[in-house]
Amino acid sequence: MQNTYKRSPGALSPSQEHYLRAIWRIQEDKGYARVTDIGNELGVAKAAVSAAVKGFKKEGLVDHRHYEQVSLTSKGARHAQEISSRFSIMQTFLEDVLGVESESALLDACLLEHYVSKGTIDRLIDLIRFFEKEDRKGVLEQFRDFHRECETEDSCRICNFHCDVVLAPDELIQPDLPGGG
Amino acid sequence: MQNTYKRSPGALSPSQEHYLRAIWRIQEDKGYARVTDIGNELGVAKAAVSAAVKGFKKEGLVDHRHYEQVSLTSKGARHAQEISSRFSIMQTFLEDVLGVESESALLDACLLEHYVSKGTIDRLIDLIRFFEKEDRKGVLEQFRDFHRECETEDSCRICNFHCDVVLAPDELIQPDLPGGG
DNA sequence: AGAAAGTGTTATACACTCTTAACAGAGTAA
DNA sequence: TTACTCTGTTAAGAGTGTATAACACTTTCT
Repeated sequence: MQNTYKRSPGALSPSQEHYLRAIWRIQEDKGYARVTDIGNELGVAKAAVSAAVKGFKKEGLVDHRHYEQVSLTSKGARHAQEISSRFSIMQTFLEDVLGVESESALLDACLLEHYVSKGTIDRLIDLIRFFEKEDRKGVLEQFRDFHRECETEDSCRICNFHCDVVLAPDELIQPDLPGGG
Repeated sequence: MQNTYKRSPGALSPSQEHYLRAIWRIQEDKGYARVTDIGNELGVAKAAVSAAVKGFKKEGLVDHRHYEQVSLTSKGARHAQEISSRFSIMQTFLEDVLGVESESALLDACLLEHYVSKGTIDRLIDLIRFFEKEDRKGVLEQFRDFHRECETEDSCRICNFHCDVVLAPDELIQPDLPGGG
């Protein structure tokens, strides 16, 4: 029933989205990006950046001449902007609605951003806005209390249906397998 | 600042998680899984399954002898169970809280399940439970109304801060690039 | 100009996941 | 037993994304 993920042809890969977002961010900072900047930002080797940029150029997402700086075309910029806002919506949702701690929210958003559909993003925005309204702040407060309550219960009485399975030993979340071959 | 995702050594890859979840599901149905069943379930060739199973065997996640059926070890079953519940929590959240249409929720959950951290899952469970409580049903109803309202507005007055960017032309979501080479 | 340092590219290799095609084992029907 | 069919494995190769190392270009310093 649930098939393995197959990106629609022409869509950007998660890796490519990261590159574009990095270029966008650097460009915002200093007007243009260099291969080294991008590599540092993402923690990958220059060679990898070089290869990625080559692909982007072919797709018309960046302007780039050999040994020179990289800059987004308007098409590239539109993509980058879209990716960036998907990211920041995810981050805002995690932090402001769910109450996930800031650093975790950032990391999670960075992983999740690539896989959220338009429809879901749409609804996440609404949920953020919904809770942002003055008369709803109380509800969000209630949720925070609810969460704390649930968290401090040893037996997790409130939500034990799922907790049995999910909040089980840590080993389940960070499996103790030796490196994958 | 945000680095490319690097799976912690020994953690399962999204692909592996899909295999384990498939085996789990098939095993639940008929007691054991065969390579062909798994391939059909995930829409991949038998050869790919065979290779994956080999890896799982090496890690002690499945029992399997040449040309025979595959079954999860207790360690494999624990992993599979954890993955399955992560999946179903994601799905429940998307469908029951956000109100994403059932089929989309399933697809999204299938992609997102691999990247949600324990802490976030924890909070998603709480949010689901929170809205499940009788005295909170009204709030969820309000959210549904809020969403519909927002959706039908041409100018998206309520949430125009993000909508400018995110609910822009479809091209941004399904880029019109020629196939990636 | 010449040397040194910094930046970008290419070549090569590896890991992972998948495909197709050919082959091997097991079960079944004649 | 033989032949057919189903199931599983192996081999070879493609695509993506990465790394390291060597090389090319550019800039800066003297």
